Amino acid sequence: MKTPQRRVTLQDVANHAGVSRATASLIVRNSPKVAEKTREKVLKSMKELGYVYDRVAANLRSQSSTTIGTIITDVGNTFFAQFLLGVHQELEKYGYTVLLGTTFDSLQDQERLISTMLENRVGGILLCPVSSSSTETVERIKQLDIPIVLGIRELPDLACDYVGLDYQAGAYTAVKYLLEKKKHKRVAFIGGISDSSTWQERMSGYQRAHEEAGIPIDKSLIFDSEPTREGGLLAVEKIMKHPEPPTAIFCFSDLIAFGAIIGLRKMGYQPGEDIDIVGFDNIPEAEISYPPLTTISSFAQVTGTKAANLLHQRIREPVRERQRIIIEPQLIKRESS
Amino acid sequence: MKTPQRRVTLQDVANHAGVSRATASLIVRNSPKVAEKTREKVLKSMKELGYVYDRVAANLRSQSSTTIGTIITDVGNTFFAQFLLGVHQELEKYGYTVLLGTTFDSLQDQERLISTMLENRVGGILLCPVSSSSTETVERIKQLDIPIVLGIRELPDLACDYVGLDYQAGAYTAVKYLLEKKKHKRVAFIGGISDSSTWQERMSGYQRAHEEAGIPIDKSLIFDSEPTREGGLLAVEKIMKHPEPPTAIFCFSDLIAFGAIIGLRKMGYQPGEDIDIVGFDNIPEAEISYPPLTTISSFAQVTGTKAANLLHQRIREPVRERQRIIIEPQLIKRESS
DNA sequence: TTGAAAGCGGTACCAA
DNA sequence: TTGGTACCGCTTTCAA
Repeated sequence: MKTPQRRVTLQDVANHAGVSRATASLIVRNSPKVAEKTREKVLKSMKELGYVYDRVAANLRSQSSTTIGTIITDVGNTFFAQFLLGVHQELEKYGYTVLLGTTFDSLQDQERLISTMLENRVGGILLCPVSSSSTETVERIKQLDIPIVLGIRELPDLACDYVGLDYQAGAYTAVKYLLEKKKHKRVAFIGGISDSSTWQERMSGYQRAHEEAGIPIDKSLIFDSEPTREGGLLAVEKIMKHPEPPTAIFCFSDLIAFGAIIGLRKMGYQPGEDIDIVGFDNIPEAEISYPPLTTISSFAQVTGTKAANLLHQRIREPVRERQRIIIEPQLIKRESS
Repeated sequence: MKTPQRRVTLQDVANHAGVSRATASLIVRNSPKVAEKTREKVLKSMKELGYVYDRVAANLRSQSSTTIGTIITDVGNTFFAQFLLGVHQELEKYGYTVLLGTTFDSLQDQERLISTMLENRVGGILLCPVSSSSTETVERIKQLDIPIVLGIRELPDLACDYVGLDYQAGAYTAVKYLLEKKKHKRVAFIGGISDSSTWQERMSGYQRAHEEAGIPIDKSLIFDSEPTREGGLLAVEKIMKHPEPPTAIFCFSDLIAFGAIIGLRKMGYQPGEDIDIVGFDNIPEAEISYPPLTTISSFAQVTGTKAANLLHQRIREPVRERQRIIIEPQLIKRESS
C-alpha cells in the first residue's frame, strides 16, 4: 500500500462517490436530510479512501470551535494535576478538546498563553490566574467575546464566572482546630505568596479563628514563601529560629506542609509529636506521607469538574447571569496534628 | 468602548492602514521584505483595531500546524503528570501548543483520541500507548504521514521513534538489592497489568536477579493488578494470605507500593520493618511517604523532555533514522527497605 | 516592495 | 434530497 501524499478531502470523497461536495458535507455532519442510499455510498467511499475530517477547516468556515484553552499554574503540582483531571474529563463529555497551558505563576507566561489560546480560536478559556494578575489581563478576553471562567483564584472587580474554594472558611476551620481542640497558643502560618487573594483569604480565616479563641496574633509567626515544597522548607527553617517558636503550624498548602515536615525533621523535631502541622488541599500524597497529614480538603478534581461545566454552560448561553461556585473545604484529621 | 461583533481580520487591518492584505500578511509573519515605514503603519493599525492573528486559518492555508497531540494515560497519576510537564515545557520552547488527551488505559479512548488529534490537524503526536495497543493503531497515523513518537511503552514490531525506560534493568537492580543486599529469600512482585510490555520487562529483570542469586522463583508470589493504588492494596492483601508469605515486595510502581503500604498496615504489618518494600518511578511523594519509599527512579520529567525533543526533530526532518532513547533507572534507597 | 487573485478544506445558502 | 457557488481568514504565487 502506498502512503497518500495529500490529505484526502471531501471533494475526493464526493468524486469517488459521484455526489457533490455539499452532499458529502451533510453526511459527515450526520444530517438527516440525505437519502439512506446516498449516505451509505458516501460512507463507503470515505472508508475506502481513508478520509479524515478536517475539523479545523470546518470550524473556520462555521465560526465555531471545539477546543478549550485551559491555563493552570503547574501540571507537576498535584493539586493542579487533579484540577486538570476534573476539567479534562468533564470537557471531553461535551466533545471539547483541551489546549493546555501552564504559567508557573508568571504573568508574562500567562499573557503569552492567553494570546496563544486566542490565536488558536479556542471556544472558551478556563483560567487559573497567576497571583499578579490584573483585571486588564482578562478584559482582553472578554472584549473578544470569548467565554471565560476563572478557577481557583478570583480577580477582584471582575464580573466573571468563577469556581473556587472558600479559603477563608478552610483556614478558619484548620486554625480553630489547632487553637481550640489542640489547645495551642502559638500557631504559625507559613508559605504562599502574600499578595495573592488565596493567601489573604486564608489569612483572614487565621485571624477570625484567633479572635474567636481570644488569642492575639503574633505577626512574627507569619511567613510567606514560594508556593513550593522548597518554599515550605525555607519558611519553616526561618520560623523555628524564632526566639519563641510556634508549637503548631498551619501551612498554605500540602506542598508547603511537606517542605515543612522535611525541614522540621532536619532540625531535629518530630512533626506531629513536637510540632503539630496542618496542610491545605488534601492532595493524594497527604494520606501516605509521614506522618499522614492533617489537612483541609479542597476537592481539586471536583473543582475542575465544576469549572468545566460552568464554562460549557457559558458557551451555550453567553448572556446569562454570572455564576460563582464556592466549594466548602473540609478538615481531614490524620496524624500530623 | 464597544465590543466588536466580528473578529478583526487582516483585511480590516489592511484597509485601515491603506495597504493590501498580502502586505499585511507579510508583516504578521515578520517578513524582512517590507519597507520599515509600511511595517510601522500596519503595526499601528493592528494595535488600534485590536487585531488577533488567526493561526488556524493560517495553518489551513499553509498546510502547517503548531499543535502537538499528547496522549497519556492519566494526568491524575503523578508519574504521567511529571512526564507531561517535561513534554509540555519542551514543546513550548519550540513554539508548539499541546492538545491533551488521556486514555485511562482504554483502547477505545485511545482510538477516539487519535481521531480527535488527526481531525484537529496536529503537527505530530506523542503517544503513550495503552497496554492493549496493537500495531494497527499506530499504523493509521503513519499512513497519514503524521510524525509520531511513542513514550513509556513500546509497541513491538513497529518502526517508530521511542523514548522509554529500561524497565528490565530497573527491576533487576531493585530485586538484586533485595535478594543480595538485604538477604531476602522470598521476594514478591505485585501490581501492574501482566500483558503489558512494561510488566513483562520488569518480570524479566525479576527473573534475572533471581537466577544470578541462585534463588528459584516461586510463581505464587507474583500477582498482577490494576496499576492504581487500589490495585496495590488488593494485591498485597492477597499475597500476604499466602501460607508462606514473602518477606519483601517489589512493586510495579510507586502507586502500587503506596497501596501495598496501606494494605500492610491494615493487616498489622510494619512496612519497612516486618516487610521490605521497593517501588518503581520515584514520584515526588515517594520522598515524603511513611516510611519514605525505596524505589527505582524513572525520571519521568526527563523522559517527557526527551520525547518532546525527539518529536520536534522528527517533524523538522521526517526522513531520518529511527531513534530509540532508553533511560537508565536508578535505585534510590530510603527507609521502606 | 506591493497588490490581485487563487486556493487551503470545509460550511452556508439558495436554487433546482 | 441534491448541487452550485460564495466564503471563513489567511498564505501563495506571480505580475506590476
